[in-house]
Amino acid sequence: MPELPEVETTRLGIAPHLVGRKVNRVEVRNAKLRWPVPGDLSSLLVGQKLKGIQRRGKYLLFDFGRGVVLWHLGMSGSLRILSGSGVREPAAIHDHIDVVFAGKVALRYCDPRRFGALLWTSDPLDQHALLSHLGPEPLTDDFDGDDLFRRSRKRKTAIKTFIMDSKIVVGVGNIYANEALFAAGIRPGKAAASLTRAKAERLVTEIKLVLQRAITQGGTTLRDFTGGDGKPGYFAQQLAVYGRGGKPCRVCATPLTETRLGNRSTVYCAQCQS
DNA sequence: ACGGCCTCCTGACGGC
DNA sequence: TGCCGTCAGGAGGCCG
Repeated sequence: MPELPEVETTRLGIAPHLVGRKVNRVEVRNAKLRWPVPGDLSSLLVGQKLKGIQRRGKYLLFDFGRGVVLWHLGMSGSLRILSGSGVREPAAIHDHIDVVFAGKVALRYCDPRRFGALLWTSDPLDQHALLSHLGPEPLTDDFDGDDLFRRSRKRKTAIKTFIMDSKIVVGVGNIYANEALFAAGIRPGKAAASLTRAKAERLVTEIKLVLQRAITQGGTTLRDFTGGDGKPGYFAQQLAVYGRGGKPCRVCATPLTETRLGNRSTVYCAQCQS
């Protein structure tokens, strides 16, 4: 489900309800996620105060001082707030984890496909195996055209696959890769190494723009994404190419081409992108 | 080091 | 109605 804008929307939606509160109770109904949920999660968290929630790529980082919960939503995961009497709402079939805080507030995790993960670490985050190799955050100055241009030299892989590689830049998933390439006028299948410096600059600009716009709109809701407060995202109606194969290009009306790249659905305009 | 492919899992949908 | 194949917003891991 979530790419960077949806994860960021989730973070912004849940943090005000949770930060500063102590954990009262943890309920893990199904520990079988991508990796097993730590068996001692309850003893690690109960009584601890949540100091803040940060994000690195698509990982949410819950800072409890003595350690950090790394929470990844995978393909179909979502987090939402239960409050007041809602804390007693019965868990649905795919509601695998509740973290119940003081003050009648709970965080509930739903993940039908269970590709998500919840891990605990008390080591420095930049040394964690899942985080240490990650590329720059796309919305910071660490990610710029010069960086993308240099790193794409001699890379034969398709530019779309390249920008979806978390070692190159984090947070760009299939929706926003398609959208950014359309906005930059670049065909998804072009070799990364064939980008000119100017096109690399343009692509970086468009990646930043599309992600920022999507965050402003509360993310993209395709089926059931909500931002932690139950509200859907409104970016889906602004998608130019993703999910629009065969439909007319919004710029030139040419029917959009749909193909597969790296086994991921890929849509582009043969007229506008070269 | 790189590129391509597989895998984990459930659910929705289209075709027969 | 049901069965089967395909596809879905991720990304680590393996193989050549």
